[in-house]
Amino acid sequence: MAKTAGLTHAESVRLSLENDIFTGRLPPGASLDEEALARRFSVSRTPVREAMLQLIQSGLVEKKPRQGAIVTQIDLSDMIRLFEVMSELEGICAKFAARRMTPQERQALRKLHEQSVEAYEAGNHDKYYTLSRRFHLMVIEGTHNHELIETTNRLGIKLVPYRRFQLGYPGRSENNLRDHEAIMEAIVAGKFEDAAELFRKHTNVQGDVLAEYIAMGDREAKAASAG
Amino acid sequence: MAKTAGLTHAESVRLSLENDIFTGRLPPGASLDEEALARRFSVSRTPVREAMLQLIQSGLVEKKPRQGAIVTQIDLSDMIRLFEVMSELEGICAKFAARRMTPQERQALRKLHEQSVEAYEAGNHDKYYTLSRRFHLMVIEGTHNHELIETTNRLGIKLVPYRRFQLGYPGRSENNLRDHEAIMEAIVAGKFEDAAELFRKHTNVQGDVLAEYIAMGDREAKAASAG
DNA sequence: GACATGCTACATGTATACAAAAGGGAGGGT
DNA sequence: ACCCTCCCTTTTGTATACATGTAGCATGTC
Repeated sequence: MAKTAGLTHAESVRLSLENDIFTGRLPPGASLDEEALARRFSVSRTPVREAMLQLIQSGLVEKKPRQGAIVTQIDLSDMIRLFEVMSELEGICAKFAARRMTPQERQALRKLHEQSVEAYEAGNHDKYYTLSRRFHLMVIEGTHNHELIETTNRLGIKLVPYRRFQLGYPGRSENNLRDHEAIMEAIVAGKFEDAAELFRKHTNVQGDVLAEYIAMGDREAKAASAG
Repeated sequence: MAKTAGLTHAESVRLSLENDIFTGRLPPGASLDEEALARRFSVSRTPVREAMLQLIQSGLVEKKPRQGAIVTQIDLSDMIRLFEVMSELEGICAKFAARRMTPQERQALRKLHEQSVEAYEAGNHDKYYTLSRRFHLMVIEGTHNHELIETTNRLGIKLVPYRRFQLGYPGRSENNLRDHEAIMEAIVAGKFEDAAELFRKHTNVQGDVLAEYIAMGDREAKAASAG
């Protein structure tokens, strides 16, 4: 909640809201009232409005015609489509990363992977999760293509509010780790075609896991509204 | 220039500016002053500001720290990177389109292509260009994946201000037409792998043409600043 | 003459007040 | 009893006035 390190009010409001959405403090579907937010942050509607506009453009928030805005809800078919694109994009990223990463970057990727193995073996799930995410980011940035990085991340942030539900799926971590290992080796070795295909499939599976979760939620929602 | 068909001022300002940028009336590098724009559209700074924010997020406009904003300039390396991503994305689009287009959509794609052949043979370059662009859009939308469509188009609009320079390159249209023909046949036949590869290469070549143009401009700019 | 310091002017960001459109409810009419 | 209309309320968008910080310039001092 603490902010203002040379940021404008609009920026700090946006960052704060983004954070609330990412952490689930503002869950999908939560409504956002301009005035309420203005009060909460002790600013006027102007910077709140500006922040909301940006959140809307980023896709994290949707504007409902006459009832304020709400945190974007992703249903099953949206989720499937999102991962359809995401897996292709990350595949492409892996391809370029395998071609372009500097030797230092390749080494760093290996190191990062080794750290996640350690975290996994130590049973430190939170740390493992964090490192695993960072692995993806490192590959994305390894493309050395700003447009690709931005495009991929823009999609990625839409998924953040949902990612935490990936945790705790039994057996996921093992498979995840194996995937990363293979991807890392392919990238380090410069086998760009392998890297692309491995990463694409890897992200696809991740998507399936999340889709399963969402499908579960959808069923529950349907049951609730039917009851 | 006149609008307001139920649009807010912010929206019509944004649309107007977008249009000016697309058509080259506001060329890359042109500076945009909030107050001047407010006067031009007879509105206050507030909606102009809102419009600018959106243009900045879309990447069409860049904010220069203390000298207003300018229409984004794309240099050679940016252009290369943009097309690197664009060709991959359009390749993916072709893949999904080849799998998912309805029979009606496939037929429409063939028809569209035939129309561009006609326009080409009639020597109607403007029409040919328009139809050729529409061909791309039809493939993109044929994916039936909103996220992919949006992602691809978001990149695409950054290129719009530059596309008109593709015109008038001798021999481009023939090759272009041949490419489209092959892509169309692959998509209609559902040969998704072929479609993907053909479209990817096609867009890559388009990028090379544009990159050549930009490189030319860069050289001139360098010569001018050196002289 | 050069550097530092303060002033000016502008760009940027913010607050507040105002206007307009849209929905819902209440009251009246059929 | 039901519907229609009008008004009121709430939300959204806009204008305007104000605050703030920075850059460039000028002025003064060393």
